[in-house]
Amino acid sequence: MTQAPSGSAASDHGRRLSTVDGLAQLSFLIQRTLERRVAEHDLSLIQTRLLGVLRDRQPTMNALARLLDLDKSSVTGLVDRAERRGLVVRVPSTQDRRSFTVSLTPEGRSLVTEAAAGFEADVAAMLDVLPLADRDALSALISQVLVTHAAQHGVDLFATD
Amino acid sequence: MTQAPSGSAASDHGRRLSTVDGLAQLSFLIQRTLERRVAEHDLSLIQTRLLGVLRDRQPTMNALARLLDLDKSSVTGLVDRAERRGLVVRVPSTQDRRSFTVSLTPEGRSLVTEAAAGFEADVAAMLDVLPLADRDALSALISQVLVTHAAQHGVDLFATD
DNA sequence: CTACTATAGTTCGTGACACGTACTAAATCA
DNA sequence: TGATTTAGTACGTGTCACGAACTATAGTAG
Repeated sequence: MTQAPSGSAASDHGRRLSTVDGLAQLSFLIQRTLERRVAEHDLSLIQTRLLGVLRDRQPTMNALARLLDLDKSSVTGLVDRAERRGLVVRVPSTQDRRSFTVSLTPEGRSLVTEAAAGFEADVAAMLDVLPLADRDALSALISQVLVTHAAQHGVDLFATD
Repeated sequence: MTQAPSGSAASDHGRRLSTVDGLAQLSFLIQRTLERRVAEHDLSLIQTRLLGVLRDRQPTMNALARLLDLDKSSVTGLVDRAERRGLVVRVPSTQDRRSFTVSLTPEGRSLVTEAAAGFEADVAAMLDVLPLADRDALSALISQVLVTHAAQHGVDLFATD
């Protein structure tokens, strides 16, 4: 299963992977697809995650660290590099003089929007092999897994702080 | 969609993600799950991929670079560090005096086996929310996507060199 | 067979990235 | 008010990925 990225299973058309193997392989495939797509815009995966998070919120550095599950000092570096590229700005917080909120610049926003569109097209192409009904079924199953996992882990889905 | 890791959608039970969003979120969740699990064994994702590839083959360094889609010099570093930890060994090739094959040590093999078992349990737990029939359906759909993608990209699934 | 070209793997330099520690200024608590 | 906690940064360190340069080896062409 952790050999998944190298294509070690599914040797026959119609041959079925174990569910865990399949999920692992699919996740590596999706990640790789995303990685390649965003690399065209000189973005790494973590930078992409940063820009993605900032699409609909302006968190403090501290909140960013929590959202991205990174150490504070790592976020400093990440935001520094994005700021250097003109993709984000730090705005002094109105609530705490020690604190900054982080926002996308128009350039950052258009960059992530463009990359996202490309990635969506990539994945949609991958799913073209499935009939519409199967795509819907896949979507429903995945949503169920994700929703349950989020609920079990107390994820606050709309935190903006 | 690239904000997926932060849990930006699926605000209601029963609410459905778009397929692309769901896939992206699921892939990040699986990756994160794997990353955490292997970190318990002081392994990074890329080291895990290396050990995973070596479970059933002994490639040359060059072949490793191709399998892992990395630059030659990156593979040198990766194998150096794994060798330093006693997880792999370089064996002079019998076919080319410039070349080495790379093999797992018993320690490396047991480490990756243990990590894999943990990860499988993690994912299986995640899928417990689905009835058995739905798990089978998910597995079938994923397999179809993967098999088709592999076929379209000329993946040689069992290369050993 | 010889000269030329290509290649395996390594070294080196560089930048990105993640962590932990230490620090200062600001905020909070007792 | 003094003590404690916290936001964010600087710094050191290790991992990781890339590209350029290099040497010894292999392959090719004449």
